Amino acid sequence: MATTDANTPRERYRAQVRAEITRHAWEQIATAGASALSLNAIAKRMGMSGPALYRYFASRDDLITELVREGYRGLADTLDRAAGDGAGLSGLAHALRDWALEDPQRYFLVYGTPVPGYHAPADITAVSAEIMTTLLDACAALPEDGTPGDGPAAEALRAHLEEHREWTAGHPAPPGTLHRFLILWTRLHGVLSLELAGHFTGMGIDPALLYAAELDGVLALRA
Amino acid sequence: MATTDANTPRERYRAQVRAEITRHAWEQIATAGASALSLNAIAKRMGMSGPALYRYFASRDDLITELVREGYRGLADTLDRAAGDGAGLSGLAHALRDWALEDPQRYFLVYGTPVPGYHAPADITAVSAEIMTTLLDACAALPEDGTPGDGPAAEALRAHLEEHREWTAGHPAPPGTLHRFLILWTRLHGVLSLELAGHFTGMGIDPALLYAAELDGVLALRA
DNA sequence: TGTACATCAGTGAACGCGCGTTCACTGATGTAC
DNA sequence: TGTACATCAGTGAACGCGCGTTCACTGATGTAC
Repeated sequence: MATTDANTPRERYRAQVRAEITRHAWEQIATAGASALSLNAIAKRMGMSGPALYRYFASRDDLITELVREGYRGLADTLDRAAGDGAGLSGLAHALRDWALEDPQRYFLVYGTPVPGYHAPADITAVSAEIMTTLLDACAALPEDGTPGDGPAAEALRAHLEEHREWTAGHPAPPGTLHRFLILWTRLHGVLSLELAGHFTGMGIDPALLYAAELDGVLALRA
Repeated sequence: MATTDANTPRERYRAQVRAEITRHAWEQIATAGASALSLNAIAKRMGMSGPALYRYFASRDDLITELVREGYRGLADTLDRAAGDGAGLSGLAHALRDWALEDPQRYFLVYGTPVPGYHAPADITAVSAEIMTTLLDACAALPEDGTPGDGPAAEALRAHLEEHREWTAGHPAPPGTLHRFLILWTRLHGVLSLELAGHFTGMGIDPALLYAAELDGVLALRA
């Protein structure tokens, strides 16, 4: 009936093989980084010939795009699940950290060094927005709090956010909430990405404590 | 006299060509990312044959390591210069941002996605520590402030820092200063890296304002 | 100042490699009557 | 239930490519007497 009927045995088989390909791709990325990803190497590990993979992905770039999609989708699901558990912002933050530590290269595929000139397709951008929205909603659920931070810079930012409230379609948020969301996101990413890149190991500091302290700081902002 | 006398014409010539090679390498990285760096492509652009570059770099990895070294060294010098200008932490932070925006891929070569299994040679680690020290000293120059942040997480972090004060050899710092340095570093990196990766463009927010607000927040901590 | 020798930058040919990708094909799986 | 046909997964050979890297060499630059 539909052009892609997922219930015919052939389609189920296709989906299985596709999943196995991406599984091997993730393994390869985890051990050698995304730039080392090779279709032939994956095929060899699966006991297939190289060209066979072209039944499942049109090109190497296609496979990488699918991995990026899986990355975003996986994080979005993880956060949605945490939000559903009712653990609040704190639960979301720890789910984020756990997800990142589970596979650092996967995190970097989503939030790491960009490839100049690469533009993610629209459906991936949409999932990215979904992630932001989940975090933003959790911020909105906190007791309303006026403004995080004083001074001219915070003022200017608040004025700016007042004008750009509309970017989350259907989720109008007061500038204070937007601000809180932004500093939550950037601060957690700051600690997390430096931790995953190993920049703390040299100085023997436990990033988990710093992460927790930053999270507490955002939660306690004039609450 | 010395094994490498930089004053003989031949040595000066060598240094020039080496510099020209790295210049072209940076161009290539800026436009296509570090993983696309190719010795042959660089040679072609310089109007030389490929093997000629082996007079100057033992291998491709050697060249990349040199670029990483230049990255760290350049940032260290930039921050030292800013510190010398007496502009304080605020000046350092803006020098950091300007340096990053000047060449995003260069910033990512230093603080971006790590290559699994790669370990920087000791001299690069030393320059990294130099950068941290410059920032730390600027934090120490601020009025002493007790502790940034309350709550159990901040307490735990402070206790942890109390034990790990020694990591900056010769620069003993009270836990409050260390804490301030850490949040300065991670928060600025958080905003900066997401900005450079283009994660703000989709939502039309000006990262410069957020960066300035975060900087102000760190400066104003119980000061 | 001039000649003899050593150093070394750069060339061009060649190596092996693994890559992405195409193509014509075989054989198994599913569909229609 | 059985036969005829269509679909499609996977193979193996082949393509061209650009890569890093080696090697024996030429010719220019510098050094020693």
